[in-house]
Amino acid sequence: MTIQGIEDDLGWRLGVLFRAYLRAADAATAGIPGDHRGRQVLAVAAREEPRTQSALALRLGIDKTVLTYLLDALTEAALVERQPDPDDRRNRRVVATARGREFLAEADRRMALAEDHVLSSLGDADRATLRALLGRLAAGLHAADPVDDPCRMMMEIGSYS
Amino acid sequence: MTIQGIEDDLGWRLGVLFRAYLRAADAATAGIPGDHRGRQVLAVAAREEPRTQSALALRLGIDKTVLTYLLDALTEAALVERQPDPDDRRNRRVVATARGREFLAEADRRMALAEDHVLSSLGDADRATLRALLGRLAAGLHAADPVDDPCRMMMEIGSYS
DNA sequence: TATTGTTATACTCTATAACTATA
DNA sequence: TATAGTTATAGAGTATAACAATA
Repeated sequence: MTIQGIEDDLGWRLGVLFRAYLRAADAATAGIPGDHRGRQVLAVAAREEPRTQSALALRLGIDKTVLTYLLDALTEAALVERQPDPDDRRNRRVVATARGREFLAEADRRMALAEDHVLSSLGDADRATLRALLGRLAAGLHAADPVDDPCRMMMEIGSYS
Repeated sequence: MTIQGIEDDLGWRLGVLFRAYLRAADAATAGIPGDHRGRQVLAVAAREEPRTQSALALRLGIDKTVLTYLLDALTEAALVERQPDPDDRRNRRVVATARGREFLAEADRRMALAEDHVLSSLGDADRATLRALLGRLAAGLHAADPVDDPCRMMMEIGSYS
């Protein structure tokens, strides 16, 4: 049996990749309020027009209170607007402004370069494979997310000696 | 052109996966000081016996000051020891105790279950493919990490309008 | 003077709960 | 009463810098 180093650890690999992605993404989105998360909010606002902020937050996997701050900053920069919902005035619909869509297009262009940088170890075919596998995983996990309970998952395993 | 949703975004996929992994990993390592990061420290201590704490921190991609706290907790639980280096008394060699190795074996068993849970959307072949691709990516990124400068990478791209 | 590791401090991020306005 | 969103507060996590010991 081979003595395995930490680089064989799935968590280590994910951590290295995720940190590198965050750094590249934040560099690529510098100038957009909220950096990479601001861009994600902008992208959902522009492409999906969620009916409520809660729906937007759930979609991105962030807290609704965090979203408030991000939206404040994006609104101040005139990249998105909070529009009242005539059907239910408790709701705010988040829509991207024309300026927001321009920023998003530019951000997408820069993000493509950032992703190229992060994935530079892989050829085109492997990149496509990785994206597909990550897509399947994320889709399954995100669907299970709200009900997901790792404590229950681990309940019958027992404790450390 | 298809309107793409946020689930097509690489960052969103990575974020969903990484958050799910962290939750599962922390549940699997509950009882080990520092949770999933404590286990990583323990794993490196047991399998690589790094010569200095700085080397250990660099290997895990965490700050040396954070490592101090993690080692304090792991030491108090008698899972690792800080041994003075006779060759250079500034250094501390971190080694796992027998008890630490027992905890690590148990943690590995539970981590395998946690990973099964996170990867449950994929079959065995796809899991192996994913692990291999992540391994290549992380190896490349970790090697480049110390010198990596995303600001320089983005320098010639320009700014938002 | 440079380096290892520790400590202290401050800053960011996140989570919790309280509050408003609508329903 | 219940929900959408906001605000305020506290907690955890992280980074910065100052410090002690050794080289």
